[in-house]
Amino acid sequence: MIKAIKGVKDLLPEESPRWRFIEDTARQWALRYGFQEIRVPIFETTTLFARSIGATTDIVEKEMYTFADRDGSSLTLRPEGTAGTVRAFIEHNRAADPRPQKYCYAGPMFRHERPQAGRLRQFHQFGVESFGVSDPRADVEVLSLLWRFLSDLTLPGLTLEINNLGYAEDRARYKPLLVSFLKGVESRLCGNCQRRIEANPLRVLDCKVPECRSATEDAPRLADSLSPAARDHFDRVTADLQAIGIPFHVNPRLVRGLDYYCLTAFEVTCSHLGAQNAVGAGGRYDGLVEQLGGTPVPAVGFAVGLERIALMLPETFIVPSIPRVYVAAFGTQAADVGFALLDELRRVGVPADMDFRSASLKAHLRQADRLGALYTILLGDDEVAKGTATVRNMQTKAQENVPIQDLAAACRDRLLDR
RNA sequence: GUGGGUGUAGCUCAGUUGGUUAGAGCGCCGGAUUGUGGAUCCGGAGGUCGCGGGUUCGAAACCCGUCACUCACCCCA
Repeated sequence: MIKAIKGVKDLLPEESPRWRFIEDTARQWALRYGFQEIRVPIFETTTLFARSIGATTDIVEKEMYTFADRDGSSLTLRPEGTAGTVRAFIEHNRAADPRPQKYCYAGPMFRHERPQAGRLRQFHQFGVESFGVSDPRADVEVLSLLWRFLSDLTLPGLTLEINNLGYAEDRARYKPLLVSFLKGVESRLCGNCQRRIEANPLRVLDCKVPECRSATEDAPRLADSLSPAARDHFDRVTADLQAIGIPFHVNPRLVRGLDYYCLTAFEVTCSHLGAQNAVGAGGRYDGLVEQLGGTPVPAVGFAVGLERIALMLPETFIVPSIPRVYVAAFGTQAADVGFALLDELRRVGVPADMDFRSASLKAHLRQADRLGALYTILLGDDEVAKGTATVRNMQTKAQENVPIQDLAAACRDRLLDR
């Protein structure tokens, strides 16, 4: 048996209404905020991701699905959505458009990791990117959209954490201070963090190991190295969040894994989600457009993991789309008449179905019941001879004879009445 | 890449210190009702016990290997 490859999942018809609900809700909220959908390719040239995400990040170093095209050029399945969106923004010179460039997207992303709860090799994200506005209200707008959307889904146990990463120069000033401190306490750090001192010192502050926490208790704080402009930006973000009533915690240890973030960084976590508890995250990335060859354009955005949302979503709203009329045609002539009737029903807009395997009326009715049909049209050779069929209401069991030529219109009218 | 757990019917799972023909519930098909669904009763179909070796008179069970799934580390959405 050929099986799906590791870390990918089939979404069976029973679950797809949940997903449609999540995606529709996300898109509605984004449109309400003035974001418009952009669809970009799921594969790009490898250097795009290496240059945007950061060449030394785990994603780029060991998690990308990279392969050679026929001409030998290196392509990569996108591990996240921002890089492709920024590339499209630059390529189509969207910076020249005076209107706000606010985009949203949804689709599959690919990372070669060991799968576990809430983490797959092909997973799905919904995200937004807001280009061109350095005003802190753009950060707050994005945060607000994220928070309102997740709250609308009534996901339990959500927490929003934010931090100020400052500008690249601020971090460049801070890093040596931190590194020299960490070297002083190196023996108290876990093995991972000892390696992080060189590779990604900021990440040490976000380590979950308690010993690392206490060892870094007195570490120099990034906040103390921030420029006045960076502080002012963050102060206005937090003030505006408070003004519109969005709850948040400032977490000075919060560090994002991607290199391009600056100033505002944030993460929404959920308490009932296992080890992978980040539902969504994002931040400001003012340098990225320029870094990828565009003119300097400030930007801010977020992405949420749809699998993780689906894991948390209460199962209350399920609205499966089911056929409303079942055609139970049995007998030699009636089978042909019924098949034509089925087609006519569909043409006039009536959701209709029939199981061609069923031969007896009993078997047809059983299928009608299973499919949740509101009405079943009973059509045997006797009915065909008389030119009428029996319409059975599956809830009340009331039956009525209707001329076959009037059936499609009659069914349409009945369904519209409801 | 590292570690733990689990692989038995379509699904959820039993299966005793190794012992006859591998079971249950749900689901499925049929009958009771020769043209009327759900409920009930009766009957039936459905299994390479993940795969490959080994031990044994005898293996679903024990041993070795392997694969898959899963949870966790790492990292991240």
